[in-house]
Amino acid sequence: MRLFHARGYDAVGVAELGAELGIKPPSFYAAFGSKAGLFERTLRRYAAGEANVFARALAGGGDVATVIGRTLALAAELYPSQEGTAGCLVLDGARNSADPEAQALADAAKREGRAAVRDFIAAEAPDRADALADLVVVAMMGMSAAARDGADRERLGRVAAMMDRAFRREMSGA
Amino acid sequence: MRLFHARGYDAVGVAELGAELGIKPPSFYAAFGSKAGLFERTLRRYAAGEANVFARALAGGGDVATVIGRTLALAAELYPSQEGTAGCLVLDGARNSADPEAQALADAAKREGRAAVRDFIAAEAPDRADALADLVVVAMMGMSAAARDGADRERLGRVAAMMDRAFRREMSGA
DNA sequence: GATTTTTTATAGTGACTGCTACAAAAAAAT
DNA sequence: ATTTTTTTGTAGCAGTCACTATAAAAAATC
Repeated sequence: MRLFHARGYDAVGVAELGAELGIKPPSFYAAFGSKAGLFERTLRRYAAGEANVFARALAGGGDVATVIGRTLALAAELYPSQEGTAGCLVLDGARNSADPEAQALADAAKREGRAAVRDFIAAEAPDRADALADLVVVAMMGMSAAARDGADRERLGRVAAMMDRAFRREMSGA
Repeated sequence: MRLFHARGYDAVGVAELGAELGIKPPSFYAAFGSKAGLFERTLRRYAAGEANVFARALAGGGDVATVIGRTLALAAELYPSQEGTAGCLVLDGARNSADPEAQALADAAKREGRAAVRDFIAAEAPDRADALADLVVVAMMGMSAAARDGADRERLGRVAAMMDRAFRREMSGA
């Protein structure tokens, strides 16, 4: 997970993954079936853990604006580089990958995440849920990309706060 | 340019680039020196043309908020997929690349673009130029990523309008 | 028209890619 | 303790990567 997250799907080889896991290629394929098979498991583990900032924000309770604001703040905390990994594995792990399978897996995970946000927003703003979800997703993708380009916690936190205010404004009025 | 833009730096081979240009490898290397050499020229040409949405918005005149709003609107028009290319070549062309040279070239182009936006904003809001530039850059990166994931002009346009309102709000007050 | 210079195509460099055949070693079952 | 099954390491599969040595063709010069 650390390797995929740090360098992206294509840039990490099976030999290196095996070396990190302490196994040789045949054991790797016996365990995971393929490189994409490990990536699928990696994405699942990633989305089931603390990296799922929306799920964590949701657990804190509150109305839609509160949860979304918390989601953005958590992303700003999580995304900056830590031990080489930066940004969101789901959003950027298979970006520019030449492997259609890896792209499809990441795409499915992204759709799942966006659907969760959209459905949650729909409870309070059913007719604007799609547009508001797009705002959140674009903000998260932008923050993930910025983190991968070196943005630190301070800068991302400021952006997250501005995005939070933007969301509240769009949510409440206009 | 089209190939790099559509699939990213690493996913395009020199052989394919040569085939598209109608030349064979030796001529390719005589002309560009290396794959990264062509990428550098590609980035320059890209940033010098209509893809530089900030330069185009700037040419239209107006105050900071007007120009930034126009920049975002132009990005929403340009980024959706056209003949396989989507998003911004500078922002996403070398994302997850394993080639340090390609990364450095794209990084330099990104820094240049951000500096132009930052300096322009600084004329009206010198003490908040960095934070506001981050907001714009994150919005652009997010829109580019969303476009690469299939977002169309309508969805990106809505996001651009919301980002524009967010920028005006942050610019003018509080 | 002969010679020199430039450009190009053929072919292949070593190093990598994801993945696997085979056989040796370890574990489990009889 | 012997046999069977599972797991593992060695080695290498065909393919692709960016890149280049060599030699033939084309262009330019004299």
